[in-house]
Amino acid sequence: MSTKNKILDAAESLFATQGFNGTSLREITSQAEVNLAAVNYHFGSKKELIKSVMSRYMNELSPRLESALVEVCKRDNLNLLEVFSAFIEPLLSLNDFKENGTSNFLQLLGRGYSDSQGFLRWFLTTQYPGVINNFVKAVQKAYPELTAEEMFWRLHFTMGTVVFTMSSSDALIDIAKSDFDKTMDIAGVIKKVIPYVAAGVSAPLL
Amino acid sequence: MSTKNKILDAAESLFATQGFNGTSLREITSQAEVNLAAVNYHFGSKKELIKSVMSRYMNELSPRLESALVEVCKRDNLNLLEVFSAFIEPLLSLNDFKENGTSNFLQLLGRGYSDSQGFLRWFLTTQYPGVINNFVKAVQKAYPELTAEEMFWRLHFTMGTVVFTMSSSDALIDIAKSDFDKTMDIAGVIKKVIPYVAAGVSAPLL
DNA sequence: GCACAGTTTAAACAAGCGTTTGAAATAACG
DNA sequence: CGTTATTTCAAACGCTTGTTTAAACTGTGC
Repeated sequence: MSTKNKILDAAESLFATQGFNGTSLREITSQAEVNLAAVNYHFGSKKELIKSVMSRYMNELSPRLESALVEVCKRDNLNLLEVFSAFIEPLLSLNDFKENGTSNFLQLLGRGYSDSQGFLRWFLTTQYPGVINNFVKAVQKAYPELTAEEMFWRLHFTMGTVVFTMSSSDALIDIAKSDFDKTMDIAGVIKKVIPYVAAGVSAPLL
Repeated sequence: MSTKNKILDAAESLFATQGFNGTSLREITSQAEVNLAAVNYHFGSKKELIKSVMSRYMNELSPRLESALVEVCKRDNLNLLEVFSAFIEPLLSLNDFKENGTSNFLQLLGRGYSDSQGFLRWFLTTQYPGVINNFVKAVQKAYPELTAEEMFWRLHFTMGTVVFTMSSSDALIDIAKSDFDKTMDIAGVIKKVIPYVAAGVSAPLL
């Protein structure tokens, strides 16, 4: 395993559980068992390391997500639950790509939107606009009465729901176990949140 | 204006816009025009300062919120849109309590859930359980078929929606202005998010 | 075997952080 | 006024952070 990949793996799991600002380069290089200076040698800076960790997942996920959305868009009588359900399989496929891939990626996404004053938000929306465009197209077909402005708001609410849920999913899974004796994993959380956001976006216009 | 209040005011606005970890005591005392050591003299530590900033709002808000929820609970044929709408007036009343009070408080709440590994979450849920209990009671009356477990998940999704939306509300308001030429304020955002979360929690059980 | 590029290493750097100190300034009170 | 008690202040402390340095090591091609 190359030094570069050792760093990426260690950074990924630490970033997911502690956030970007909450994880120091010394923690990362120590867990990766490489020298501290290796991060700046191979990636240039911490910011570039964060981008690299995210890109590794986005390059894997975004084509699958795009084709799943294109596919669902072909259906007749499309509803929003079907649109949002299109995310499930591509997301869960990240578990084949890497252990805990789905969970790690979604948590990273959550961190990216709360930590570091939103530079990751800019990075993702400018680097991977295809996913967003296809998603908007599908929502439009499933709910044509929704104005562009209302869709803007509701998609951001949805982003918030998912991102917040995933960045605190460990705590939520623990509570579900202790309070309701239900053993949950990240796939279970996704299946719980999909009907919620679908209903939210489907809400009648006032 | 006392030194203590100068610090609280400066800390409040800086925490709201930059987060807790993203704001240093030197920034706070510089904006408050007091000495750096004043924070530790008056509050003991940064952590205690954070608690004080939040308590100032919670002590103002929680009784209003509780009585609004008790009031709405008395209605017949209660639906979830009514339950969530009960939050609007108490939240907006924070603008009388302090300039930008509503916006600041909701953003602080958002920060509290993402920053600082959730110690604020613990603080709020243990210090102000009355609000949560009354809220759960109202939701239960409006949607009796909802199991305790499903309610747990959906209320956390709702928390995520609100918290994320509010911590990024400045950016969202800017986008709404530039993309749709709609001038928004925090009250407008609240009125957009209420139907969304009401529909989400109202989603049919699978 | 030598030279050269690529990589790893220990050490230091400069800057920022929250907190503590002890003396100076101010306020309160008999 | 004089004597406490409270509050302010500049300075420093100890620690952590991301980044840089320059020397040592590794491997590949000539």
